[in-house]
Amino acid sequence: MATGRTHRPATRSRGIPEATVARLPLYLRALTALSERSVPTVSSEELAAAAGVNSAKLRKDFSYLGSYGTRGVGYDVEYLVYQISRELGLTQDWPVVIVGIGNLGAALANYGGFASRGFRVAALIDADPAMAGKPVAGMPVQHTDDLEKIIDDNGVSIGVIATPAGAAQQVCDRLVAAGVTSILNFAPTVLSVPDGVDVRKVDLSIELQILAFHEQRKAGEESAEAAAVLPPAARAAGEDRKGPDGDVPAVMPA
Amino acid sequence: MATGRTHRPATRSRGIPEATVARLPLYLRALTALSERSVPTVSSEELAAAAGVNSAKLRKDFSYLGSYGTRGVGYDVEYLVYQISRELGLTQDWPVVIVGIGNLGAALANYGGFASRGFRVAALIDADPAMAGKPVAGMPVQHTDDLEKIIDDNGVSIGVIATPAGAAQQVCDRLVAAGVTSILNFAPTVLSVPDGVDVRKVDLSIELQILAFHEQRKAGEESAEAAAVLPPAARAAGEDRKGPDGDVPAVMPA
DNA sequence: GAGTGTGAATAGTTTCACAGCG
DNA sequence: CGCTGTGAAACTATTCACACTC
Repeated sequence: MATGRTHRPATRSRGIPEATVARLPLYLRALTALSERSVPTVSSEELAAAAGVNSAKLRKDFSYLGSYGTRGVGYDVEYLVYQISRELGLTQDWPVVIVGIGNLGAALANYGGFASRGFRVAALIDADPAMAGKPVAGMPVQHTDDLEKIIDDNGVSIGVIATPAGAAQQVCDRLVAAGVTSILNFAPTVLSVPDGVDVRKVDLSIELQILAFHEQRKAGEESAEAAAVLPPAARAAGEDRKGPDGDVPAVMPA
Repeated sequence: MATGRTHRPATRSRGIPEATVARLPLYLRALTALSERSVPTVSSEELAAAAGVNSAKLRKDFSYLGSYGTRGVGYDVEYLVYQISRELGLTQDWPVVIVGIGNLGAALANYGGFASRGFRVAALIDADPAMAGKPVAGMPVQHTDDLEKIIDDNGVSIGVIATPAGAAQQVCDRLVAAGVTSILNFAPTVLSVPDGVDVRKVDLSIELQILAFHEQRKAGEESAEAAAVLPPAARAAGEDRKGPDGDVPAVMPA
């Protein structure tokens, strides 16, 4: 993913590792919860547990941001919330457009977590003329024709694509041409974008397939005990895995 | 405190690296598209382009599955579709339950990609008695009370959680107790599960925050040119980063 | 004493580049 | 030849373990 090439002077890169960036939101959420309970400080151990990582990783992650803790004590919750928010760019307002107001798009529009931290749904856009003007999540759906104007008027740099797969690339191209440089793609397609534009994807069926892979392994590996516990539907593909290549059951058409 | 072990390091994944597993669904999708166009063979270069990765990575990935290509020619599309499907466990049927039929849960239930490959929505479950019996995506919603029975009757081993954050852990615990060993979590919470249970999460606001991080960097790094192109809303946080620790602007809302 | 911050060790992933097969 | 398959190199990420500070 992240197609964008970010040139870095190589010497003294003040770069935060991507893996760390991906965990900052997790820490932030845990910290916010602590903050709401008025907890003043946390240790790396406690916070790590709340965020579902181990403490060494968390400390290493924080070390990239700076020395924000106190030895022997831990981290000041409010201070860390601020520092991470700032690092993530959440101290500013990010107007976002959602394109494709079907079931999923509407669900996203209604999702509260959106507005929670720095993000604001600036517009809902759909290609269906029948949708135009209809209110979704208290906001009128606008027609795709006005996409460019909407992006421009609202200073949008982040777009969410929730269209059918077939329309995604086209919508993506228009968003990018209109100035959007970050895209969150819910459509099951690979988007191609020019350098400098970031794309992240969320794909239900990919996630399920990854789970299925591991699920299959579980069923296969612990034959005895697992078989007893395993639900009936799992009883099916009972064959040697990883067979030495050679012949294949004639399952393929063609 | 359910300090339970979160996640399993995907330990002995039978040799195939986790990063590779995560890409197999991508290859499979690209291959399926080729298959539908009756393309008989592809080179690693072409397939890689279609899947949005580079060809060296793709070849390396496939090498973990076996030698399924032909030198000088490429890969047989149908054969690869079959091999990857089998590796992912998609040659069998995976009944899935969705718990939490709000906006998102309903959208997921309606999502076609579900049934496409090996997955079948076996039941929709919600805690709201008013929802019980109502049809969503042509299927009656069932009440949480019957969760265990539903899991058992249908031999479900994969559960999707689309409840509010507050209910997620509780639902998770019940799913696991009932025999579910893979969970796809859409609720913005860290779930803790016993060893042997896989959890994958999909989190809109985390993805947006990651995008915001990079977006902020873009705005900051190329000051001159970018500033001209950048939309107005991006004009905001302009301060020194990485200040030597000391004082903090009183920005936090308590 | 408690707990951070971080070099060093380890593990995992991507990329290179080319030998070798069809 | 063309293109796969793969060791080796390069890079990225995680974990260890302990010096250091409060």
